[in-house]
Amino acid sequence: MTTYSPAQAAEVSGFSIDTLRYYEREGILRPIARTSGGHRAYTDGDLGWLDLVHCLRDTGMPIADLKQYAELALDEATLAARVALLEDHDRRVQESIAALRGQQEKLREKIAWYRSQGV
Amino acid sequence: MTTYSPAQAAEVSGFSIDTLRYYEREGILRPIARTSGGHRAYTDGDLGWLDLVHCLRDTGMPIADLKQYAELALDEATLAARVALLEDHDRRVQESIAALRGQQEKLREKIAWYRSQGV
DNA sequence: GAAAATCCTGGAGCGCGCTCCAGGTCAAGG
DNA sequence: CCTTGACCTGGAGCGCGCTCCAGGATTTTC
Repeated sequence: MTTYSPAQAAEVSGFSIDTLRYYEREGILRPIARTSGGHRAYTDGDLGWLDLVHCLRDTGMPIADLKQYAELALDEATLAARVALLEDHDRRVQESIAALRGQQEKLREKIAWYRSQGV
Repeated sequence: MTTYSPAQAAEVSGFSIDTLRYYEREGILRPIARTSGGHRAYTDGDLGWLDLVHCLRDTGMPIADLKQYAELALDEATLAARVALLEDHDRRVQESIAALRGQQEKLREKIAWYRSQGV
């Protein structure tokens, strides 16, 4: 089984080593396996999970929510509930995109107005 | 000339009274006119500016940038430069919308994958 | 003209999400 | 071996953007 050093995990996941440790402390990552000497050894499974975490963070999910989601993921039987949460999140993302576009539209109107004032 | 009390300005602008004071301290608002007793009296012009500020904040412009923009706006002769900055910002907004959509797409793929695993 | 509501200032505090540090342990190359 | 670099832990610190507070002045309402 392939494993990854902290530096490699950081490289692949796009999170800093400090952030990876922080996420583990916070319970967003389950405890990472260790070498005999106590160094972390990330698995492909960990990296897959981190990929989802990245996606959720980038779409604005707060750390606290991510933590709850991660706790839910400890129990295999909660798959349906987790999917439902992801779908809720997807709806919020959809809304925030819409809001952003609305504000962008407003911004463009303002720019157009300034332009009409003779730029 | 109509003026507005801090509470009214907050109501209309959608910022809290504390935030309005904070923006003024930071130089994002030019010094607001005062009544004889020292209370602030916001003008329609102030509210118009606040509307643009709201738009810029909602589209992710940092306070520091807003401050620079506001300083530029003190000089009437910089209209063209300001419009250029707004257009730069518009491009960044466009990019962030695209990024958000990309991540949303990825999220949806993950949801679809979970679904295929039997939910 | 008194009571209640609103506002003033300066500065401290806070929630979020990391990021950095000290002081030490572990691992890989020569 | 021994050096060099990566990693460990616990905890402090930070940047952002507000938000709240104390102690006091002003305005509004009745």
